[in-house]
Amino acid sequence: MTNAEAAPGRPTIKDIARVAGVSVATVSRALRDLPNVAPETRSRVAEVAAELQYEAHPQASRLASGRTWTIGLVAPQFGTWFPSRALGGINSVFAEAGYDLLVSMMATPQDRRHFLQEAPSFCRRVDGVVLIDTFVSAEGDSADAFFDRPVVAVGERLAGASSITIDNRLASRRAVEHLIGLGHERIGLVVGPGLADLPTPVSEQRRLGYEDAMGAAGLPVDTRLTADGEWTASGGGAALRRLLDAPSPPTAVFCMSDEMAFGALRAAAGRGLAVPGDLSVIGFDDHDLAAAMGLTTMRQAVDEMGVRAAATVLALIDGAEPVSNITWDVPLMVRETTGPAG
Amino acid sequence: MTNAEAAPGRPTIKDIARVAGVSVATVSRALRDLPNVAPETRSRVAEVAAELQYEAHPQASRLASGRTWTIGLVAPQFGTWFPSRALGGINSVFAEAGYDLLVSMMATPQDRRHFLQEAPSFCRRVDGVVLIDTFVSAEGDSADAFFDRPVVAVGERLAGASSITIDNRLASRRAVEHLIGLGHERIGLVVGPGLADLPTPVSEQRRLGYEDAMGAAGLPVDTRLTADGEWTASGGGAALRRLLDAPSPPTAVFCMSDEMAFGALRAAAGRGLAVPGDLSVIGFDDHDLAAAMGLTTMRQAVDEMGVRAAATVLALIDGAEPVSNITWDVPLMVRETTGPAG
DNA sequence: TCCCTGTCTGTAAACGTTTGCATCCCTGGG
DNA sequence: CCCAGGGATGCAAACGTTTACAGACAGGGA
Repeated sequence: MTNAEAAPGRPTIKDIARVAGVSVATVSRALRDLPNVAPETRSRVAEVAAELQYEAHPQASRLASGRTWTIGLVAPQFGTWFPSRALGGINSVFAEAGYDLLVSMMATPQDRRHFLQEAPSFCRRVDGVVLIDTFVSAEGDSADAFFDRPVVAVGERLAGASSITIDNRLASRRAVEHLIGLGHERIGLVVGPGLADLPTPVSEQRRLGYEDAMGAAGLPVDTRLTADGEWTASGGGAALRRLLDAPSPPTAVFCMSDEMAFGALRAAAGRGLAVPGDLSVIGFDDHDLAAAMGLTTMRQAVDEMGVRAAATVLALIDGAEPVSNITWDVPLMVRETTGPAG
Repeated sequence: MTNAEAAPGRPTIKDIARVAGVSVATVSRALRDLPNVAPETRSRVAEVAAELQYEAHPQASRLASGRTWTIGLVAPQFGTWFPSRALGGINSVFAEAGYDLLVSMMATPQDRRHFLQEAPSFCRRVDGVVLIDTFVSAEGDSADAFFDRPVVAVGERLAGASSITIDNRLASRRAVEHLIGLGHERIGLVVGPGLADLPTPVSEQRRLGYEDAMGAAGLPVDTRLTADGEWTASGGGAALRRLLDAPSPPTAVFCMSDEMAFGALRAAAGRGLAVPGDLSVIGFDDHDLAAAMGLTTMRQAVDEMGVRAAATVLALIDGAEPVSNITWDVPLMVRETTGPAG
């Protein structure tokens, strides 16, 4: 009954060893292309393994080697455009490199607390971590406080980790400068609020960029030209309507996200305003639908950033690379929703 | 040197056993709430474990028990709305149940071939699989041919697996009936093509639904009222323009996806048509932006379906449930892009 | 008194790899 | 002819759990 012949389950390394007439150690070395295996031995082992359709038991090999061949991906939520878009790019890189991808979401503040607490345990299941828009840095610590694995953060700078970020302030300034260059002087700002549960400085930075541009052009910053769009399309629409109802409404608006811009576009149409004839609108992100909607926007190349993040964490794991900070370019995509003032 | 006191790494079950003064077997049983552990022993073990911050080594426990506490999630690509939206719902269920989520993408035909080939190997790393819109059934086989784990398929029916699907044909019929009910007779159809690399019957089914409705109302099916929108917003826009250029253009269009409908909406505005005054538009999906855009559409409750799929695969793993097929409801969401003909 | 049953605990054998170390053999240099 | 060195291989000990099995002990019924 203990006869190996009798068990028709998946073959183990022992089966390969027996059939190939070598020891399990040799099989292990041969299959992993380690040195000190005679060429003919190697090929014989490979042959047998192929014939029996052998594949190493993942858990066993992970236990013995300590390598999990898995990367952890953490994001606040995947329903939204940004992280799920990044996921696409990231996944392809890891698949290519033979890594599995373990995803973890921290949608609510509880999730967030829970994850941060469980981070050490999470680390044991992965060889490296990529953080998307998680703002762990806001906890006041360096990456080492939470992770004992290589980490790369997308969207924030985090001590002890590599990062891929954009310069939100500068990009926003460029957006507003585009409007100013078209002759606009009363420029509205549709903001996304700083979220209570997610300590991101993004909103603040983008506002500063707006003020930078206005200030540099000698234009006044009128707080009555700012409205909260709640990071959503419907919120953006409502925000624009409020701005339009003001005593002297803007001739152009900068929306901190494309989604809000979409809402604004619809609200403008609802008010019978021509875009860009009566009102110019510029967004931020280059959302999937932005091109089709003709929306002028600042392109945040999420998929490219994701790919780069994936490659970086791989390099970190191989110990090939020191921690680095990359600032990704945010080009202006001029389309059809911005035009000359007046 | 072999002194356990000297190693400050993470504690193992042996450490707990030593400190608590019991055997490792007892520790293992106590921590997993197995029966036959004396209450005071159990609490002492729990105490020690908490104090030393012990957590079982995942790989070791997986090797020994065979349970991976991981669910595999497969989708054609995560950049798009449907699967990434589903991911949100799915993730929360699994997180709650203590499962990790391993994602795998099959974006290209090669990915697809590769995945199907590697499926047995994939299975060894997970306790269950949820398939989103992967159309494995098109390979002509049952789930057992690829997976030896519980499987639930979202968006397709698959022999040997549970499934959560919608009735594409019926839902499309309802969409068109809504237009007919408003008095429309020339109703355009913006289709998404059947993809060469992804053998989905979705497009076909939705077309049949359109024809069902037209036929039942005694309206002719005019192939000149059908245009290909390529499942994208810009494609949808182009498609609508082609329909509008026809000799006798439609007064309403049914778009097989909201994204195409968004493009159509913009194209209509570009032509100076009022919606729904001059043209009614109905979509399919209830995309995130649909509500904000006021788009009338058929709601495909992706997140709910994802949650249900997750719960189902969990039940399957626990052996509590037989394979089942659920057809999810697709309610009509009447908003502002459809109105009376004329 | 004896046996049986049931609860609690420990011993040790899996689980299927990887890897440090020893061994063997062969080759080339002195 | 001897010895050093290095390549190829095998042995066996990890890796850190789970779990089958056996033993100890207590209590209850005959």
